[in-house]
Amino acid sequence: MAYTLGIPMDIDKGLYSRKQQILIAGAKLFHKNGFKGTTLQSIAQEIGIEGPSLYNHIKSKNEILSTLLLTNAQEFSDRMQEIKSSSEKALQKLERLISLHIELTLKNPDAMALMLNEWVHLEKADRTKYVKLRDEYDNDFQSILVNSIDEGDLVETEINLMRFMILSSLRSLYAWTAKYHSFNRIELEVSVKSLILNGILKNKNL
Amino acid sequence: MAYTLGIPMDIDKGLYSRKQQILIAGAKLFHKNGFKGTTLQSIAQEIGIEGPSLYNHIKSKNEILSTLLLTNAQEFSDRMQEIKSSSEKALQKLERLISLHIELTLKNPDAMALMLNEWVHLEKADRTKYVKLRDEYDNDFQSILVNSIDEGDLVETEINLMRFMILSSLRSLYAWTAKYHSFNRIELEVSVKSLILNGILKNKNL
DNA sequence: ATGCAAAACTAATAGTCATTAGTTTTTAGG
DNA sequence: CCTAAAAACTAATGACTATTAGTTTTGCAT
Repeated sequence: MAYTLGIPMDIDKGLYSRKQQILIAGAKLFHKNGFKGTTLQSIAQEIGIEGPSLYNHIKSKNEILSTLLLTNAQEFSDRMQEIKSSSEKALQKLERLISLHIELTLKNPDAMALMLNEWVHLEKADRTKYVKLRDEYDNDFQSILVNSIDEGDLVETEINLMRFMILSSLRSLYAWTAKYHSFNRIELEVSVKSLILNGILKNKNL
Repeated sequence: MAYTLGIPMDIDKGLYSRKQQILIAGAKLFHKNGFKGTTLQSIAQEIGIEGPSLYNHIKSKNEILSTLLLTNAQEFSDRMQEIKSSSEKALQKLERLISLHIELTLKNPDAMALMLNEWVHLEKADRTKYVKLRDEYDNDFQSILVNSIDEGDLVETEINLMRFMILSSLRSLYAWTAKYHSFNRIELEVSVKSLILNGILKNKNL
């Protein structure tokens, strides 16, 4: 069974389930207008039904946001575990993490946009869960950077700043892909890795 | 006369004017809860008055956001003009731009956060103005990168991606400074410039 | 002191939604 | 076909909140 956004897709008909349509429309509109700036009526309209009809498929407006954010945060977390536990050099793990961000960004740009800001509108329990997943991810990311420094591959800069700048770039990529969809994934990976690893200077002063 | 957020400060008393207090509180709460997630009552409470009393100082809730965003966008624009018209090498201009972002981020982290997302809640005329300032800034930024490539100082990557990744990092710095305020401006400038210019690899393959 | 303008307060108003209730239509299996 | 469940619709409800109206308080200039 194929999954997207944590919801099964009805393969036989090649169609998205109603619930999935709601999640896709919700992600699009939350991204465009913000969670609080989006009405259920507008989400319903996007998929051709009336506002209250949504309640045949969802429990609340908040559930839409929560599903989008937690599903994706969980996927980042799961993939991080997989990468962490591999036996590669830390530098290779870092490259795989960059690829991961690009992969998920291309698959789901709207949800990536939400992950930056709209989590503040989650209800307490969900927000706690989300922030925990994110903090753990960031910690794991940083550990990999530290290992790579110890292995002699990365420069010794203030480690929090290094992590912060890398993740900021990667987490903003959704805005890039929205404008320049001509790029294919491989090209993008090569360019992004080079910019992060080598910087932009042509002649390094060694 | 000293200005902050475009509003004069009453130097004699060493106090912020009521309007300035409102802007500062608004920036803080818009950052924390989003524009739509912030009530006028909560802004008023932050400075110790009742919600409707705000209207002795402002025209509308939207005016608060608009002032914050346009004042800061204008400052970026003005400072860009100054840097553009200097006679330095493009690479030096780029370094000055990095310093500019750091300076304004440290001065006004909440407003920087708003500039990323909350502009979608501006009313049409203001939104148009804001987006124009921002697009012009981005274009100018990119021109400087192009010049620097032409001058042989920067690598030839996809130029839009290069600009995009640099600006993403710089525009997210507000989140860094909120957590690690121990860093002083100079240290931060040195580290950020090095990460952008040289990347994170220790041994470059030339 | 005193009076006026600025600034604050309390009490309405009015619009906007999320959500619920109650009903009708659609759909799929027998 | 027929029927029961799923899914849609229309019409409330009830909270919330920006903004306005009208009144009182504050603080400064004379």
